[in-house]
Amino acid sequence: MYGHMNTTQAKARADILKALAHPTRVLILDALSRGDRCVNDLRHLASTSLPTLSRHLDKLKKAGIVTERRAGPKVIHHLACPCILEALGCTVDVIKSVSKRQSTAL
Amino acid sequence: MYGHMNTTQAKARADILKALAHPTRVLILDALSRGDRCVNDLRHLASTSLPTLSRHLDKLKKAGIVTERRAGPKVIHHLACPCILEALGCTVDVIKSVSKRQSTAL
DNA sequence: CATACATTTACACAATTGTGTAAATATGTC
DNA sequence: GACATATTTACACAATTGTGTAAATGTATG
Repeated sequence: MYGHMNTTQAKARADILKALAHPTRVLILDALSRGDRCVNDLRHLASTSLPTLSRHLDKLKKAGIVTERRAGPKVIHHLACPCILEALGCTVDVIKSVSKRQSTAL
Repeated sequence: MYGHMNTTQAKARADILKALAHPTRVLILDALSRGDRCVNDLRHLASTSLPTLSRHLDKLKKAGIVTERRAGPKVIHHLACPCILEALGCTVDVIKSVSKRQSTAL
């Protein structure tokens, strides 16, 4: 189904996954899936400082998952790769699969 | 499209994504997608020691993505959640999306 | 240009993650 | 049980990631 993967490809893919792999960034992506937002709008998403939130957004931007545009003094963030939501949905499948296995285990 | 997510859900999802977010683990999952393997079979996948490889597999097991069974002295690993391959495929979409954007930018 | 608002970056440090070598554990065979 | 093979765990340490406070930067407006 999948051909052999080389080290370079694996690193590139892992870099994308790393960008997703943080609770705050998961929350950010969930929020952005419902509409574009500036940092301040995301302020109450997690109990973190504004600079930290800004750096999380920066990671998502550097990974190419999120893009930004300026609107006056505000910087509006946009989910450039909605396909990311599939990966997020996939994690739910794993969680379900695990709890199913645990309840099946006698 | 997606409802608001709470902190607990976000952490659980991020934990799955963290388990995927390493080049060696991406290579392991790619290999397991083509069939069950013991640690030794995966030895030449990446330039890492056997203990390191074993620990990467352990992470995948703890996340519930991979399961194991014993076959004599060997421990055979199995991709318990093939849906993970969708998440892996999604990373390719991001990479393509980024290079497309870069070539479009004038 | 002084001020206010929005956001990012610098700095210092805590926490987590990844790693190899060596030792320990597990399984089957003689 | 001694031995060979397969795998994991212990230990010590390097590297990366995440964080808040404070300072700096960017943008409009009087």
